[in-house]
Amino acid sequence: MLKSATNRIDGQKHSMAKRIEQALLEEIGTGDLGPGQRLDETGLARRFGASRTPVREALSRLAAQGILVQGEKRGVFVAEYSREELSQIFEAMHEIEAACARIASQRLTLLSRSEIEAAQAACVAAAESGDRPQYLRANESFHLAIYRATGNPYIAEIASEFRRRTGPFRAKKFETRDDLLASARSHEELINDIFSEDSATASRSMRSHMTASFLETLKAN
Amino acid sequence: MLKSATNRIDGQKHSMAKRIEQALLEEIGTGDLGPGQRLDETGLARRFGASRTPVREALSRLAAQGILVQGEKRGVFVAEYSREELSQIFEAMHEIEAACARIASQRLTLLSRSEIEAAQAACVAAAESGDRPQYLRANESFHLAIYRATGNPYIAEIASEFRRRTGPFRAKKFETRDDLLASARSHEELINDIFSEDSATASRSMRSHMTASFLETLKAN
DNA sequence: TGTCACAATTTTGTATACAAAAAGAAAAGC
DNA sequence: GCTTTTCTTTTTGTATACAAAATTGTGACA
Repeated sequence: MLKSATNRIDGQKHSMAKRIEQALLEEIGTGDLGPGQRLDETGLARRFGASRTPVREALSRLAAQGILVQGEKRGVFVAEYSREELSQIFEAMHEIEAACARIASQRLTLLSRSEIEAAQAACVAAAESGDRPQYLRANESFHLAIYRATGNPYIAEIASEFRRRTGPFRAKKFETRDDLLASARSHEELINDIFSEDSATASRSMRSHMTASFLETLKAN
Repeated sequence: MLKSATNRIDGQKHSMAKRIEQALLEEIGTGDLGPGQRLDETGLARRFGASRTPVREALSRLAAQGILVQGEKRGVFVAEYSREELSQIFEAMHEIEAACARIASQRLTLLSRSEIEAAQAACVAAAESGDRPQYLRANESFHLAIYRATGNPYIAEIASEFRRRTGPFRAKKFETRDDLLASARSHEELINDIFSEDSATASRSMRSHMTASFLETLKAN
């Protein structure tokens, strides 16, 4: 086994630990790793061709962000939430997202407008071709673009964190091509309301978007 | 050196890594470890009588929470923010804390009322005796009690996280006994407005509390 | 004096080893 | 049959070793 600190045999720029963290995040985001699934250190180490040390670091960091939970029984698990907990998480997201929409609408620049539009275009394209993984990524970019438009990386980070945490649950509601198209369409309204630069409208619109998203998520879980 | 997984020679219930994390959090919260200060793995390992492994885990988790930053230059540092960044962080806190106050005022129970009152009593006591470290803890408890009163652990966690991040900066504004007394007094208004169970008033009151806190923090840094 | 090269040192990331704890399985008792 | 007890296996937490990278120090040379 290589002992190189930064194993670059496959052209990655990050350390092994960061790469594992990213890879797990991706798999959790797409729902490949579902809620409640157990992650065993040795298995992951073997899978990534690394030792337990970097795996451990990745798991520990993901647990610190609430994406994984450890220690309830034995092992580390993808966080699994009851309906009650899910409802609380969405309430929290509700608040953050509404704040993001409000602030974004107040600080909108030409750049952030075009970023949001570009992300939305990608959403529509992915939805029309029915490419689920691509849509998931595009949808993520769309919301990230709104967060970034606040000009406040700290709020943006919190919002992203909640998005990552709820990823595996939200992922389940995107099954058919129509699900993707419906989601993409619901973005349009939101965009209009944020671009209106009326912060109250923007905030209200995001709240209604989030409520709808929550209800669909509940149905799918 | 002992190889025991859970070194309990000094009657601690947690693993070494968690203990180190807690200890560092405490030192950062009180300002003993100031912003920008470097934390070297080997040194900490020696200090805690452990190896680099658990130190590394603690640092990594604290970094994942944004309390430490790593990799800018060499080493891990207590996060240090410019005025611009501090202002953005406080803007984010502003939103979260206002949401907390609003929700708390809507869901107030007898239990959470009494928890808030008890914490405030401890604040007043510590302020009057001019016990700075004790006041810092009591103040923390006071705000945590408000967060808990939302009944939503996820919002509460985000709010706590911001509180921890800004801890070393806010700590600097508590120097004299009068600082402590002034802070304790400002809690009274806030309590009244939250206990009024009018959510708009509660939210507005928290915003003004946060604005004041921000201005004082800026002055002290 | 400044700057470039290169050697010495420190710091990081990872691998591996191992002991304690926990979980699971098998055996003994009632 | 159902508990309890003891033995085995797995899993965790930590220590230690080591190589690659980064930093610092040092001296040659212009």
